[in-house]
Amino acid sequence: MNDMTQAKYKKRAKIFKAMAHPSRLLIIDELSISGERCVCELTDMVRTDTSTVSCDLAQLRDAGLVIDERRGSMVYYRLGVSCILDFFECVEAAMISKTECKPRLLN
Amino acid sequence: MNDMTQAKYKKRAKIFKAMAHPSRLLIIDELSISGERCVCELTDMVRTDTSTVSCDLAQLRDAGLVIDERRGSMVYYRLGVSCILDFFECVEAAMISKTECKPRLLN
DNA sequence: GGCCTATTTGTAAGTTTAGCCAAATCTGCA
DNA sequence: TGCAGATTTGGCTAAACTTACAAATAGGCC
Repeated sequence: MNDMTQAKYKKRAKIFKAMAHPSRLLIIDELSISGERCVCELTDMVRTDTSTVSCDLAQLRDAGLVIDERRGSMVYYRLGVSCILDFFECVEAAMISKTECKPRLLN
Repeated sequence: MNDMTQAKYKKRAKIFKAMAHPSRLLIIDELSISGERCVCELTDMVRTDTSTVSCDLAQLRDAGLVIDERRGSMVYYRLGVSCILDFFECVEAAMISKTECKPRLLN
């Protein structure tokens, strides 16, 4: 694995690491449904400290997954990558089919 | 966020956590290209300890992303979810378009 | 300017993960 | 059975992540 390849995978890993947390996945889901939300709205939803949500959003932003926009005193976030939900659906479908297949193996 | 929702997001997070590492992303890429590989082949590729690769593969397996099959003394791994690569391409495309858009914002 | 609200950043403690080595399993073969 | 190669598991230390509190920053309003 050369340096360029290494850098490529590190960048990808950053994206996945950003998504690898229940709270941040909830945020992604919510943004995909409602279009955009401010930090305070997301804080109510995740039920944790504002600063924690802010950090989670910063992590998603650094990974390029969400876009922030300040309007007045509030900062609104929205999804930057549209394909996230398709991927969720695909993975979930694969997991369902996997669990459905398991009993067959017992025959 | 109720318990059922919490469980759903924890499960999703496990999948992303499994992918959130350069070595494991390289493994996924390699399996998507070559179809299947044994642990020793992947060890040569990742350039790390066999036990580390074995742990990485176990993590991918627990997340439902790869399938293992023992043939003789060797264990072969292959992808269990087909949509991973589509997702990579989509995310990468989004990141490229994002960086291309940035100069426009400077006008 | 001064105050209030919304958000971000810094810090610190607790938890989790990565990486490597050694030991244990498992398979094929003599 | 006993040996050799392939893979997995357990244990350990260093690094990274999570989380909440406190402090700092930014915008709106008087």
